[in-house]
Amino acid sequence: MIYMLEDEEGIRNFVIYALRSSGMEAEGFETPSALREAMSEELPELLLLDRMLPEEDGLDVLKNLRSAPETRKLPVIMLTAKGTELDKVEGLDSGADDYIAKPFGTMELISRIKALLRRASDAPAESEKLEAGGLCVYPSRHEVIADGTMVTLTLKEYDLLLMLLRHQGEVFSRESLLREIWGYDFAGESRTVDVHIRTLRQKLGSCGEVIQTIRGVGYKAGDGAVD
Amino acid sequence: MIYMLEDEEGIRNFVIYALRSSGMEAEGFETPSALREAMSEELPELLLLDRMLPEEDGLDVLKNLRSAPETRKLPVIMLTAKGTELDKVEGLDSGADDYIAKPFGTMELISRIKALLRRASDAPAESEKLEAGGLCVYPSRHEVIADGTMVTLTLKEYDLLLMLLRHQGEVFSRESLLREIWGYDFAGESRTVDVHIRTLRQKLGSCGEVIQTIRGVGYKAGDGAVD
DNA sequence: AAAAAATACACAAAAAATTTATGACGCATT
DNA sequence: AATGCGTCATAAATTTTTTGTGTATTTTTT
Repeated sequence: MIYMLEDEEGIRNFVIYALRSSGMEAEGFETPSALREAMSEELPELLLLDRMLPEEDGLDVLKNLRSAPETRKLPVIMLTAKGTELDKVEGLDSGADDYIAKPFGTMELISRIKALLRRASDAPAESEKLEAGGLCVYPSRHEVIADGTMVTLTLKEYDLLLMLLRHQGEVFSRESLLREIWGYDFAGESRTVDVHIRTLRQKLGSCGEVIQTIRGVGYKAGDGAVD
Repeated sequence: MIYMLEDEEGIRNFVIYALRSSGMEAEGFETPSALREAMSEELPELLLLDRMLPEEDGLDVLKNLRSAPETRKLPVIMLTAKGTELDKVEGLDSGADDYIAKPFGTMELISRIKALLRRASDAPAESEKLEAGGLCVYPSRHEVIADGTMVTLTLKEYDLLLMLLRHQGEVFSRESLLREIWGYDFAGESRTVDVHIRTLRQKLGSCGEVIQTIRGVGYKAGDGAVD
């Protein structure tokens, strides 16, 4: 179970929905007191904590948690507004286990949550490797091999490919890709996705075919025919 | 197995995680009594000991250890707050085998632990030698040869190079480099890394190309081809 | 069923935004 | 005084987004 303390309803709903879609149990709270009440009932495995809250600073909430024995070890990810402390690497002194800058995409959120849960449970880091068609992606190296040759992708191209490959066969609408990768408050056109898909296919050469267009719906990646 | 006695939760988690990531078994303890209890079960190969503890001084803990026959020779690294010159002397005098000033980076921590374990087990110093491109780094000599000529690097430059070369092909974000090399509570800008990368590349001359910039992600070192 | 209209997508190139490299400065240490 | 280090402002490089157009595909109309 994952708890989230965030005063903005939009973001809260977005995150809770994203987490549940990823198969996690999640519950959101608007105020520190609501969170505290819930925590007295059931402790979450991980807490997402907004740094800026109207009444009480997120750091204070965190401090309180750290001073109570039952929540001392609770994994906490702090959500901070971009620009504020983003450039600064906050010390671990403040007690958060990780930080995410707003606005974040689902992809980043999920991967950080998983990373922290993994860390907390003392499991070894998985060195992922994704394959499809003649494609091979090494996340830790940020490298993509297409038909034996290495191709250089920009960040968005890379993220798109990763997203599609991690869910092979699944179709993603442009909107959901925007939310996953660009973040919840991206204001641009959905055609932006098209453009990146195009450059991505181009760079992948013949392997670009693993990315299929589902007309009227979106895109998906897959080795072979499914339907 | 490595034990650590440290009252601050954040630092303890950070260290334990770092050690386990490096393939060592590690366990952290918050209080001297918790440590003692564990030590009565199993003796560690090495102990990381915080100098400043709320209840009992780290030095006293150490003295006790040294006075007991089964822990007399236990390798101990003392963790001391930065700046206090006295700690250095006292720490070594009182029987610590090494000391590390807080805040330390993962790199320094690991290398000192390994050094001490090596010393304690009386094994010969491993003469590591890292190569990539026309580059050659001899950690034991703290020497770097680029294209046949020796170059003099400053500490940060050297650490950066070592870090990257020890994990060739792997991408490091600026944040993780700061944590590894600068220490866990470095509060500066992540751009600082850029600057050192620049001077490093400069000094390496044509070999500087082994350090690649992964736009939007970080840096990595590598010859090129993967496998 | 064929033609026309409407969509949806691909492609290209310019414009905007972001990220990184560079040069210079100040501070601290030696 | 010299060196190492961190920060800043600015320049350079590259990515990202927008925009315009053409083409394929689907839907609607006849």
